[in-house]
Amino acid sequence: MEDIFKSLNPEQLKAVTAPDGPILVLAGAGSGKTRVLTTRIAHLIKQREVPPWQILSMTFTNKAAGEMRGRVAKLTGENKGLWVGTFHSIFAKLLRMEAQQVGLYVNFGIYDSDDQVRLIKSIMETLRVPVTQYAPKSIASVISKCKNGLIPPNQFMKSASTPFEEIAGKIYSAYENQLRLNQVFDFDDLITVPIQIFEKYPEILAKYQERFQYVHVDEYQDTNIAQYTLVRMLAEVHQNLYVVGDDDQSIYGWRGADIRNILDFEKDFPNTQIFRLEQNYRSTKTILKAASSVVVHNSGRKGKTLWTDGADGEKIELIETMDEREEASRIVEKTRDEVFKHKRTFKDFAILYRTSAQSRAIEDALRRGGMSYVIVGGVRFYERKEIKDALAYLKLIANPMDTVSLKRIINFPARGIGDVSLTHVQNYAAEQGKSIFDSLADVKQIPELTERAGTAIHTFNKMIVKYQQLIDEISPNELVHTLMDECGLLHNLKEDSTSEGQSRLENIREFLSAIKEYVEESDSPTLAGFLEGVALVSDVDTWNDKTNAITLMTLHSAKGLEFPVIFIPGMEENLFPISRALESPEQIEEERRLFYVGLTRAEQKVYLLYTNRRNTYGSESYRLPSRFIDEIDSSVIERKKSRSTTTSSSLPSSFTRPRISSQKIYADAHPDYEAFSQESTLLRKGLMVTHALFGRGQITSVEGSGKKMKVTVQFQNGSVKKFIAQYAQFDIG
DNA sequence: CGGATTTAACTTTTT
DNA sequence: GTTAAATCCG
Repeated sequence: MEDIFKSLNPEQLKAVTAPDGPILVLAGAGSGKTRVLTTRIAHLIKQREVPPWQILSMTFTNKAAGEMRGRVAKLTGENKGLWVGTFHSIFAKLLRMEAQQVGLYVNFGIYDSDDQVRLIKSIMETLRVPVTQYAPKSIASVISKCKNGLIPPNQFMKSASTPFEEIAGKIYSAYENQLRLNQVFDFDDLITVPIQIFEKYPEILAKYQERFQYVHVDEYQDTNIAQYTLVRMLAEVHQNLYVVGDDDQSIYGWRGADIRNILDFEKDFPNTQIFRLEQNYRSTKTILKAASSVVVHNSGRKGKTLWTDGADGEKIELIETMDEREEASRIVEKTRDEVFKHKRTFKDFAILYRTSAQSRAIEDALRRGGMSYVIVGGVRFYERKEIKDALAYLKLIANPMDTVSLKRIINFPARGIGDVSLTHVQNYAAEQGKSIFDSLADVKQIPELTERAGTAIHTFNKMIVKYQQLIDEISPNELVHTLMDECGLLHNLKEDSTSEGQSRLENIREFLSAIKEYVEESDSPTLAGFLEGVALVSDVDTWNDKTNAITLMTLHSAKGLEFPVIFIPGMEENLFPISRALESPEQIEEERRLFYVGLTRAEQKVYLLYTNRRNTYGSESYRLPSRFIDEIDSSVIERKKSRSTTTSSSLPSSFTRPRISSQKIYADAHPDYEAFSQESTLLRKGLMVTHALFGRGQITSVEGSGKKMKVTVQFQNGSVKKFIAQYAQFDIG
């Protein structure tokens, strides 16, 4: 166990040891925010002798929660009963504990955004609203905004002023009914339903108010009205609410986060003690100056000035390029420079972009350069089609009322139950007031069904019922393995010999091992437990900083992380700030805060890149540099002219020039071998080369020539690798 | 009904 | 340039 106050600065110490009551810690980027929060909790347990089970601490990501749990445990040792988790997981747990008492279904399922949209679509069908008229997605976002703002369907319908809002209100109302009938909650429900329960059953609220005498919230600037309400309810009696946040890092307004929660904290909680953490331990003076010169353009800030004892550091480098391919290869080139000049390794770098679509060009360049990278985000594992299919089987077995899952898989893989047959069953279900699943058992009562469809439905029903009975008999692991086999999903993918099919099969296998892992690690593994875990994980949660690879992710997922070197490509108007944010000054300010978050991820060096021309799905567009670039204090930014700046090594400049390497790739599409074949002759047996990933080595053999030329290299670390000369990138020497 | 082929829609960010 | 939905054909 460590001395819990070890190396805290005076402000941090004051914040940690503050007396009871509402406390707001305004903590700038890199100022030791998580440290203060974890030390505070340890202080309560060790020095104020608060029992751990009276302490609740909420974060927004599982990763942050895990980190906090680990750090507190390190400081306190045993701390049984301490509740640390994401808002969603904590209240999902609470709902499971209280569901029965308030007449809700205990084994409720959780709908993610994809399930949500499917449900909305099917509601639109029954309401005869064409999906071409209003996008189900935009309806979903309206509904989510309502829920986050605690506006129930009837209230929303009353205030509806446009045809769109009227329809959305009707759908919202039907959507809520359907969720209850399906015995599921969506993400927003995990926050709003506990509020409803607390309002309706004061004795339940009182129980938790008594239990959680100390409530903590991390990243408080990201809370929405619903989360705020819930936190306020819990902390109302004891007033021991400890929140940590940074208004300059509020980047989730689009998800309902209300920046007023942090700006008005003092008003909402009288006698609030405020602490400001302004000493930054992460970045250079230069980076902090750049970040603060950007964010001062925002109005309505709490106002804070970050400072550091650290070095001035290098200037921010601004790089202009021709197109996104050059942009990507400049990143590769700069990475290589950094590796050589500053002895960095791949895990020191992160490339942060505004939209996931930007990753493609960069990935291509990194692969070409032989640099290992990991992507965080994009299509999340549990959102892949094949995984969602597999999950739908499990969800249906765990909860037969889940019609969205039922519809998803009743005919996948194809088993002869088409739209027509399903509609007959649905009509029957509606007439009888039964659920769709229960109606499956009544095929004989539905005369419209053909014999073939009837048999198929019967078989399907029997299979699901069988597994429902097996739930408590065999382990989830065993159940899923047999099920995947029997339902035909595995078979279906094994037949598919395309590379896409193979990768889907791989994903299913990974999914199976995830279940196995869950069963092995959990004390009391259940199917419902597994499904809940799956619904509430994000990608950043699984990112690990031990792998030696360059990290690629969106600026949003980067919050809370830090890297020695940061690249931010796509510094262009309409991309960053993104075009849709141009509508209102508030949204521009949020984009600016996002830029601030990006800059402050860096410890030592920031590269900003923009391009004059960019391909966005198909067509080309010409671009202007982002307004944010001009907002950076000119004393800390260095504009590098395109090209001519390459000074990476003493070898013929053509060899590392990215332009050449993109031409090489072009060579595939538009044969023009001259350029590279000349270069490739530079590679010969006995030559010493350096590869960004494998280090120094000697070429031991050269086979073929031109496009097909291959070289074998014996590296000093002992490994021997063979490269296609065209794609490999070496420095000579 | 199922599978194959064509078409359209898409890109903001996520628990 | 990808993926889901719509359409067509056997």
